[in-house]
Amino acid sequence: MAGDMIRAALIRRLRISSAIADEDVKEIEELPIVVRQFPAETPVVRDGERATNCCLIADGFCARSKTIASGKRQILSIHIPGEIPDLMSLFLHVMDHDLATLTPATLGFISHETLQRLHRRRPVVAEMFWRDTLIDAAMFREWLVNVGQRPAPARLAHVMLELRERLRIIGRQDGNNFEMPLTQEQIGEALGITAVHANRIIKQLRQEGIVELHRGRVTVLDERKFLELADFDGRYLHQSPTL
Amino acid sequence: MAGDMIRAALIRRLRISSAIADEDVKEIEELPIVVRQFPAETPVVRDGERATNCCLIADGFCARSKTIASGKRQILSIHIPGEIPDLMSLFLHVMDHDLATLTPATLGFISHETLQRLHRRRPVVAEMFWRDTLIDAAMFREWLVNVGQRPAPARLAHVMLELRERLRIIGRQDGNNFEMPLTQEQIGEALGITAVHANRIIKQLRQEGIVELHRGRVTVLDERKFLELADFDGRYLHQSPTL
DNA sequence: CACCGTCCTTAACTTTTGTTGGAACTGCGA
DNA sequence: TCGCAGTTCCAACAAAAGTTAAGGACGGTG
Repeated sequence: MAGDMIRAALIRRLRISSAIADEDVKEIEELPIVVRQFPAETPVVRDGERATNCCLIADGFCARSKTIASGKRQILSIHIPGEIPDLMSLFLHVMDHDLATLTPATLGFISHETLQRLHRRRPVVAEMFWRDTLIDAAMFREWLVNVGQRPAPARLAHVMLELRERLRIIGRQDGNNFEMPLTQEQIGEALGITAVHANRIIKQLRQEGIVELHRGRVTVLDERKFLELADFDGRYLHQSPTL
Repeated sequence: MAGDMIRAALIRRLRISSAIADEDVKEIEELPIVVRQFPAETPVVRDGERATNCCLIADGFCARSKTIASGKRQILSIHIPGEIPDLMSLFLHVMDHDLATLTPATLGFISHETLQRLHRRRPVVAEMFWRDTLIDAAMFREWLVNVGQRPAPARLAHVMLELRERLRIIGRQDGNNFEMPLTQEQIGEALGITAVHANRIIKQLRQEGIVELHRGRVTVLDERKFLELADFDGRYLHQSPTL
């Protein structure tokens, strides 16, 4: 059953960032989940909507974004399998941003009610989810630094490296390349630059032999230069339960 | 006693964003707090440090920031009395950014242990604090949008308007002016621009008769133009317990 | 009161980024 | 197979923002 794979992905991820007891794992395994398929580029929850479920990514990529009055859009985060991008809706019921698929995706929905009950029963699980939302916030902070302070080429490298690191953790990165299924328009929206400028930078990094980006896949050409450019310190991902 | 004023400020703020029972208020009132005075521009907790306390602002302004390898600094948030800027350290023990005072400040420290115990005793209080950290994250999202997508003058207006709104909520805003105790250097760091450019923009807004900024105090000259420029929608502050 | 340091202010110049418009490429369905 | 729509890519020009350097205002202090 699809639900099982989903749960497994979630548990694996939680195990990495938090210590988790077998009893709690069992509770999570028994969570009722409604599975739905979504096409690419499809809204899951919209800014202003009142959410009653949280959404667990079983397969595919999602992104959160916010659109301002002028029509410009900022991508806030990119999400991969095993993550719950809208966990915040558990207590912030009215969405303050959009959540949409980037690629075709399999999503599992867990009702707020179910989660609340689980939290009352198992405070430790609640703390684990709380910690998860705190890591989410830590990533926003890093993105704010990225967009606010780094030159555009470094911004791109940083976002790429973060994504690679997260894919590595869930065992989805092998060799010198990994998935990044964003159009250049979307890359621009993630970096706070225009699509034209995103294109310029991608071209530049390719010409300098640092990274190649082709059809939603990143290939690292020169690991050393790549690391140096990205100025990446993964501490903010808080991937150690002891810390 | 100073601790009482501090607790009162915290409770007032929590009451605004969450529904809170009298019993829980009592618990919070009995929290042991260590009060300390800090001069202006003084670090409270540093990036990389392991925190064992959370810090409640009784009086004064604080800011969180992150410094990258090149030496550039991004201000992540500005904090006012009644807030707990480092609540995240409860579960993310190793700090991934700095917290420092902007002005002379009175801070109250509550140990993680105490908070954990309170949470076990009163899960509802834990949820309230959780919600608080989620609002914190919502503000990072809005800042990311601000820095990534808005032109510099709008960025400044938006940060000003957010601050005014938050000061209003704690009853610290009257008339057409309010405190914003940042140097132009710091304003630049908050907006992702240089100090020189921050100065240009401040001058421009003054010449256009929109806002005046003088010695850490903002005076709104034309409310309509100010609102229009800032493109501010306070929903992300989630200041209604029913939502 | 004079000195000092910090912050504010400005100008001139450079670099980065945005804008506009158009051409080439690609996958997909009629 | 053709054409369509969405990308990618690029060039020329405009605007925004960074850099450097320097003078002026201001508060505190000897």
